[in-house]
Amino acid sequence: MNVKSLCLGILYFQDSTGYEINKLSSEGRFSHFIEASYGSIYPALTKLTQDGLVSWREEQEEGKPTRKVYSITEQGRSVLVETLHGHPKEDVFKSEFLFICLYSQAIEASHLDQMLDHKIQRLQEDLQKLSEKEECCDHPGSNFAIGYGKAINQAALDYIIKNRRILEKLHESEIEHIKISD
Amino acid sequence: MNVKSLCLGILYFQDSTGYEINKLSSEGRFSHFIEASYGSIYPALTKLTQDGLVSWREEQEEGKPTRKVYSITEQGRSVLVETLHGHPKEDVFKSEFLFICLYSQAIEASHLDQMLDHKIQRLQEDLQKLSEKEECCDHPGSNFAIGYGKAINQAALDYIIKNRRILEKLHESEIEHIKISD
DNA sequence: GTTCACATGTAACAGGTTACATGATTGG
DNA sequence: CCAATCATGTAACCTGTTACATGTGAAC
Repeated sequence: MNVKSLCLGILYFQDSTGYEINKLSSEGRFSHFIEASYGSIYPALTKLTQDGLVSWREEQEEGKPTRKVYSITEQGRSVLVETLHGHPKEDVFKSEFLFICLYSQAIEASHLDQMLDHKIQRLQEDLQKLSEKEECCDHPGSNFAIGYGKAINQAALDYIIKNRRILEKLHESEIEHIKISD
Repeated sequence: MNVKSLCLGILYFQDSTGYEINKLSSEGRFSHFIEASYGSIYPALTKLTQDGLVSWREEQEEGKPTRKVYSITEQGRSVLVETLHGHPKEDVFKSEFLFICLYSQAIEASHLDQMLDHKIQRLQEDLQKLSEKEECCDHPGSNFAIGYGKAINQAALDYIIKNRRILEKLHESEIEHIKISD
């Protein structure tokens, strides 16, 4: 998923500025499975304009800077729909968290504990945010995606709570061992 | 998570060649939350050698090409352990699949159906592979990571099976609509 | 008067991937 | 003899991030 398709996808739903596209991708209903930053969004919009897939107009609201509001063109819509009909790339899941878990034996118990607590908290926050998004949106596609996000986050949360002892137990036995050798 | 840390992490467990590191990261117990390709692994190993974090020896088995077997050095171990004690970056989840789901209304019903079937199949395969890895490995950290992978994949699978109608229903109503207007 | 939210944009850099180049040995 | 597996490595490319540069108006 490249940034150009993301822009097209957001503009498919509503006219937006680059600034708003960034917000939607980092906080909105796209945020749990996609990301983009200004440095890629603005050049993408320029390119899409050149290719005739989007157009823009200037808008001036008093008390606010001039904004460039982008709209998707008919051509843009058909390009997006075409893209949508291709094979989706495999989902990407990268987790430094799990990488660190592999080495739980090499990490200080307090640090491991802190990391697990932090991860649990983060998952709870994410679940909370997803629930909020769910409430204010009755678009089926979005609700499916939000529900999916909730499902996997909930599963991760439950799993960690249930199984953190797998990692922590190692340290208990180490502590016992130290006690014995003392 | 950069490729250098990944190499260090794999070598922490066992001496390996670049070729084997690739296999472990794309098929082994690291594969469900990390990825790297030759083009990044070999340069990373060169750099790590320069920095004294790994060393290598040549090994010749008859009937096989000469291989460069890398080992982690003491310095490499402490650098890795230090890295492990930092704050892990947020997990990354990118899903072209969910992106496409947002636009289910704009997609042909047969294509959507096929995509969902394919995704279900893929999740089942991944779960199968994770179970196989689980059986041949009794390292707690790895089992925790594998269990985590299974938990979220299972949740995703269950969710799609239960909720695919959210997306597909749209098409049913469209079909009805067409019938009526016919 | 300073911080926050709005707003646009670029340039240097980082971090990777893909494709290429090369070559041995085994098994069907 | 051809495909697959083992094995190493480079170069061109792509894609995106970070940091920078700039500016307005509102709220505190």
